[in-house]
Amino acid sequence: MPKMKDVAALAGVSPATVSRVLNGVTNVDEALAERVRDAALRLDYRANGVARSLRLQRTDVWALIISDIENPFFTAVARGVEDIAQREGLSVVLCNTDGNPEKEARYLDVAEREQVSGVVMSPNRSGSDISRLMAASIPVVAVDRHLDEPVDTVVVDSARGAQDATRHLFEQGWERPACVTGPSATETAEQRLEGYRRAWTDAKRKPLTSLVRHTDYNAETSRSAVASLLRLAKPPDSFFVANSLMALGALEEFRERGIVPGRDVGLIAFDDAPWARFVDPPMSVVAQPAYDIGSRAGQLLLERVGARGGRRPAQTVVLETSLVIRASSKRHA
Amino acid sequence: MPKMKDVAALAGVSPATVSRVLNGVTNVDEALAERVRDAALRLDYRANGVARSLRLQRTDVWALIISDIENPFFTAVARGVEDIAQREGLSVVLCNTDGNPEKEARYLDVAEREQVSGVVMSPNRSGSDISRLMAASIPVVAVDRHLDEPVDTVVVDSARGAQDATRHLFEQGWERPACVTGPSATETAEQRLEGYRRAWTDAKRKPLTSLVRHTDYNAETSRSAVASLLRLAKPPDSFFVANSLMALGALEEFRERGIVPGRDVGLIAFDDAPWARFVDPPMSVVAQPAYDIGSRAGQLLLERVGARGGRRPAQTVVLETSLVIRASSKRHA
DNA sequence: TTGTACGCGTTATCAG
DNA sequence: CTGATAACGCGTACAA
Repeated sequence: MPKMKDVAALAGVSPATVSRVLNGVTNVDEALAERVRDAALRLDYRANGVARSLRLQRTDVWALIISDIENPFFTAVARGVEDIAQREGLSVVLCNTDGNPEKEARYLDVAEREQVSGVVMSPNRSGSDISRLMAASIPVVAVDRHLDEPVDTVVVDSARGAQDATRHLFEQGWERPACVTGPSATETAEQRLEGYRRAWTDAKRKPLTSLVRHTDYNAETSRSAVASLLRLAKPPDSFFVANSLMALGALEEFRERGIVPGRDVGLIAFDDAPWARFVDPPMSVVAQPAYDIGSRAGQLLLERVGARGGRRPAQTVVLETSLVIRASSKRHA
Repeated sequence: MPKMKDVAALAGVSPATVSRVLNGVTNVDEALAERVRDAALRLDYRANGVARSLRLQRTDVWALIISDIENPFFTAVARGVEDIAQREGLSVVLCNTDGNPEKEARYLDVAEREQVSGVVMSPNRSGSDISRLMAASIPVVAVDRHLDEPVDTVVVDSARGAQDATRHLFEQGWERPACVTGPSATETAEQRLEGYRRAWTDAKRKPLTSLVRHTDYNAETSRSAVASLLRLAKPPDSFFVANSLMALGALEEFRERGIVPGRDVGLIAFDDAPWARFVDPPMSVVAQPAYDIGSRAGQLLLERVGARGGRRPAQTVVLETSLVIRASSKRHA
């Protein structure tokens, strides 16, 4: 691999001049510059990013640490972050924690050691420790959930979305909507439950705790919860489910019992997964602006990297969800 | 941020000794070693990965360049690669090209500049150029499709999978299976078409070109293709679709026309997407061992990084698909 | 066994 | 405007 020295030799100039030409910072005599560019081209020279980073004490890389690469919500967030980064000529590397706190810690460690210039992360349930990142003054933006530390954060108004969804079920004429939400420890799960409860109150009814289940954010546990709800003496007639993977579990249980959403029961779930409109009947959802969450996070991170935004107090951006009514929540006569 | 010098000062030793202790390479007096570890702990010292990489001329990072982060097939591949890497203490960074050759070129560039120690990639349709990586002697493993250069490759026997799927349709009693496959330029699309054709020949019938469509690997274009097939004077009675996203398009078109898979038409698709068994009726698929593809690729890469495997000729690993019969392909009386 | 000194490849400072 | 030189933080050959 050719280095700057080689280019300099071929062009008959000093390495310093090569650096100046290639980075286009200072004015260099056009004749020399041309010679340098030509030499670089002929040698097919590429700057060594590692050496550059060491010298500059910074990297053109962001780390994006997400908890589940198989959740379409997070992949959409990733796209949003990526697009902002690309626009600035930055690379973003994706780290998948699988919701595993150890993996998360590992990647946080890597982010520090590799001196990334910024981190966007969706925190795990347990209190993620970003103190080292902060000590290294590497800016962090949280998405989906809050961190304990005061950092920029982008979330959606989950409670509001849940409330809208549940109200919609009531408006359709369903009378006993159940709520299958995430683990009690998670912020989003609690907010979605809270919104569900508010809708009951709005409907002048007292929320029934027997119709609420906490499960993991996956299909299997959700399915069990739905089954247990259906076994109730007075079962629910409709379901608000807190996530698209959980919705898959519900659908499976329904099918097995010959229950048809939009006819026998009502169903609405968080997240507009790609397949939501393709299942039969099409599933009503509370859509999160996942891409926007990512791009807003990217913008906030951008403001922090320069020396300028450093002193601005941390801010939280709250985006709105939107109700997408399809057939699964309708009540047919 | 504390550096090695600081740790050395606190422990009352030289930086060299700190390096030796922390990397556990040479024998160091246990008393000193203890002092060093203690000092490192108290300062919460982390080695600067950038400086380390510059000195060592290598990185503990792999780049995984995939063409579509929203395709469950590739996320599963990613998990496979990750697990192998983790086991070796390596980090893997994910780069999403969106099937965009420019993005791919960018990331290939980044991989070189940042001196990653290995690359796993799913090549784009157009000939991806990894010559620079090879010049820099950074090993590359291709997955899903071949590269022009002779590098280790992990693929599945697509033709065989397609043949199995189509034969299954015939065995169910369907007589005019259509084939909706990917862009003509792509290796996988051609192979799946080839397998489909072989099944016709096996059935002692001449494949009908009128029942074949090439579309992009997404839902929209696939839907149009299915629609056009259904408008035929003699339309197909069943469908073999080359990818899960395309299957979504087919499902949408069917629903709009009131056509029920597994009753009115037969349907089987490549890739066992997470939602495939949850749609109604559950969808029959040709499952690719995506996770295994990733982990095999990781293993091959591992063999290349040491000086040892360098001279072994490139090898191609071909994994088998498996037929998962659910309801969508059945023919009810 | 431990310390000193150099070099990895680049960019910024400072003379010229 | 250009060139020599130092420094980024670490690992290792060499000397002690």
